[in-house]
Amino acid sequence: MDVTHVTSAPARSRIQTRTRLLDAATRLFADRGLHGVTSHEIARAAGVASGTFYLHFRDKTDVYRQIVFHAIEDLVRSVQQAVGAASGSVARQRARAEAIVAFAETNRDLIRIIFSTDTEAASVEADALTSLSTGLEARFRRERDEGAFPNDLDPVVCARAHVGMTAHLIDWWTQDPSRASREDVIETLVRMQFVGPRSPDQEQS
Amino acid sequence: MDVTHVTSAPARSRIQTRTRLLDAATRLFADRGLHGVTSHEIARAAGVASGTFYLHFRDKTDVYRQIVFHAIEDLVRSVQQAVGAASGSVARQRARAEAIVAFAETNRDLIRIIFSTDTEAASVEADALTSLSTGLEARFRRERDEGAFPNDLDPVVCARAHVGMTAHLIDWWTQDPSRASREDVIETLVRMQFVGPRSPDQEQS
Amino acid sequence: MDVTHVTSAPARSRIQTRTRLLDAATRLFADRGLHGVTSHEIARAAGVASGTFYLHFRDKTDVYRQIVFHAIEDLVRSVQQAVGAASGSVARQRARAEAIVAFAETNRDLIRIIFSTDTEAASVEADALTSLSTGLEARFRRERDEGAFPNDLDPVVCARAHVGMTAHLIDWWTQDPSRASREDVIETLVRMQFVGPRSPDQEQS
Amino acid sequence: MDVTHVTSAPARSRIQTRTRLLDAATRLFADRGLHGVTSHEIARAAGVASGTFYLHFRDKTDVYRQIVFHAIEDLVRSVQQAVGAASGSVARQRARAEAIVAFAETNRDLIRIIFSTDTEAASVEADALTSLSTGLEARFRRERDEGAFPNDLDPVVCARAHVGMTAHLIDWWTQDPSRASREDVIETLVRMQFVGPRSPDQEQS
DNA sequence: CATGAATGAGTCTTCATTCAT
DNA sequence: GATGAATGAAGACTCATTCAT
Repeated sequence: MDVTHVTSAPARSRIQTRTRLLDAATRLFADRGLHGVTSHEIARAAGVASGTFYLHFRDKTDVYRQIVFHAIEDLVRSVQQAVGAASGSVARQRARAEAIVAFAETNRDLIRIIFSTDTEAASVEADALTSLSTGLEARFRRERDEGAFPNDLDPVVCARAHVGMTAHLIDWWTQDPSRASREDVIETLVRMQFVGPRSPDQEQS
Repeated sequence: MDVTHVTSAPARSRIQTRTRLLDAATRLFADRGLHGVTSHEIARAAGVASGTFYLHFRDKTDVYRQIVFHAIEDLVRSVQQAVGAASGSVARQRARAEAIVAFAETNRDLIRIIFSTDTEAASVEADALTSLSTGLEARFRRERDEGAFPNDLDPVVCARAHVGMTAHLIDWWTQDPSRASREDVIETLVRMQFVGPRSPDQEQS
Repeated sequence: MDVTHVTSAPARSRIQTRTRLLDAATRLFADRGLHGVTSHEIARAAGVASGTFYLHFRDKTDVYRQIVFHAIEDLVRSVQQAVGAASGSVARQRARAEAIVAFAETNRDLIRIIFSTDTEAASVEADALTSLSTGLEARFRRERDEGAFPNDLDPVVCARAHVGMTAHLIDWWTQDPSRASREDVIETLVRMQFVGPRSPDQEQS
Repeated sequence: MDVTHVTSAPARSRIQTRTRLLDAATRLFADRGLHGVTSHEIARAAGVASGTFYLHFRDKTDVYRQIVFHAIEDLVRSVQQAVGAASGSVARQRARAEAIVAFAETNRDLIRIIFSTDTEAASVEADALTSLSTGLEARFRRERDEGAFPNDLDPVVCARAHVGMTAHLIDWWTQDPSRASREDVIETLVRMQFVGPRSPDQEQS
């Protein structure tokens, strides 16, 4: 009488149901954010009953958190693989940018979820950006030891700045990829750098 | 209509009430975001009845929008004044960073509201970051014409990247200023730059 | 700063203000009914402050009641004058119908207020129709004594039926006078009658 | 999807809840009109939680509309059955009146809801009286063709007049059946007719 | 495991009415 | 008398979550 199911769910395995819920949630969160989506909507979009949602997740924030953490793991792994295959500082820098952009292209929904800082989802996402930031910080320290990073700058602060830049740029571009070519995005990511103590003015004069 | 007073007594009280509401809203939004705050709470915090809120604002989003736009105006004005008083590209760059940091120090609440990208407040804040981005873009074009900016980079993309960096760094620092010294923040803002076509690697080798 | 007045009210007499309020209320009630109108709207439409309303009327129902009673008095007076000037039962019957229709034409707003039975305004309007009904009942008794009305019918019930018919027909017609010609309305009012004990069927066979 | 039961247990309970809500709403609307009743009250009277109301109806007007349409259907059906069983114009006229009165006796609440013209419920009830009026109009046309109805009267106007009369009389009587005997009500409904071009005066003189 | 009807606390918003100026 | 800002009690409606089947 009330056919709300996208697909009926007669004998689906627990894990399948869970996956369907995660997929539906990802799509919806990307479009409308944590608050803009109700648990009913997620269940309906996944083709299961409202109650089923709570058989798989503690609450709405729980799915959200899981999606975010999962996405970050994927992103980090992609980047690491790309970077590992490159040799030379410049090549690695470019490989990193390429990997991020490629990830954004294949996972628009995840990108939007990871990088849109919903205040109330902040408890979740602050962690997201923080974890990315922590990894970056380690890299900056390493580079500084190798002389490839200005040693009078604070790696923690620089990591935050860099993560903020990347997050916002990728988010902005993902919302509408026609805003800029993927090459321009990559080039910008690569070329924004922390310059040494000698100011560019002096160099250029 | 009322010759003796430029502003009548009720009108004065109206403005006072409005101000109290704006102040209370600013404080609350900064702490808990658009969704985390109810119109009742704002009214209570302002010391007025719930209904009074709707005498001054159409709805919650209305106050939010007004606060954001006002804050951005203030921030832009502060930065422009600071930059206007400086001469030389490097000095201006530093003045700019100083002004932003100083603004963040005096207006913690506003900073948090401007720079936290709440998904549903996006319609409001997208504009916020967009408007800042547009101004920055113009500057990059100007600098490019003067040879102070790489001419193979897209000013639009760079502006987005730069705004994202600044917003996130300032937001992160404002949340807990003990996380880094103000000097480190300024120095990072100044030293993160778009390097020329010659990569730093090549320069340093 | 907030020019809500249709006209400013510097030195208007008490009675003028009251009249403006009544006029505004009549117009608004006719359009949107007792519930569809707020006391603020009435005040604004009358060009006075919200508080002023309560200087002239106890509450919203009070104005409503006064308008209704006033209107009924007017209507009854009009009809009586018209009837008084006619001689002969048929002529009086027609004069009555003419007067009602004429009143509806000149006082659309009042008609709609008098004859639309808002359930919550029922306490007020039940009285309205009751008072009209009482007058009609007296007439029917008189006519019965003169042999012009079936003496096996209850004047009370007939009065109710007749008032209901008139009210609904006039209300319906007033809402859109193009629905029927005024002559058809009058003719119908005149020709709907309580027939004698001999049924029309018998007469016509 | 569920082979063993035609209606599953939850579906059965859903219908029960819906019925309870409709019953409660009918009772309350009859007493206090659309505006006089809150959705909370309906829910409480039905013995369910406030939110449950919105699981079954879009809003308050929705229940109201459903009740009205349902009631009209019932009324029309009752009258048609009664009329169908009678032969002869007079007998049918009387059967009609009897059926209406009988319906009013068994469905006091429905009668009050159908026939009380709440201004804001007008959108709903205008339709109600209009639909009744349309049916009556068809009958008048038929009678006119058979010579049983004055051919110089407009069936549309007469239908409105007749519906108004019936509605108001039945409503008035239903509110307090001791106001008149059912026989008097029926007799009045039967005897109020549209007389031919020859005026009664002339006939009686 | 899944279902989906039911729950009820929580929010927004309106508006009749008051009262200090 | 008039003003209009303020009041606060309602009321409509939503939605995360539970639980009997």
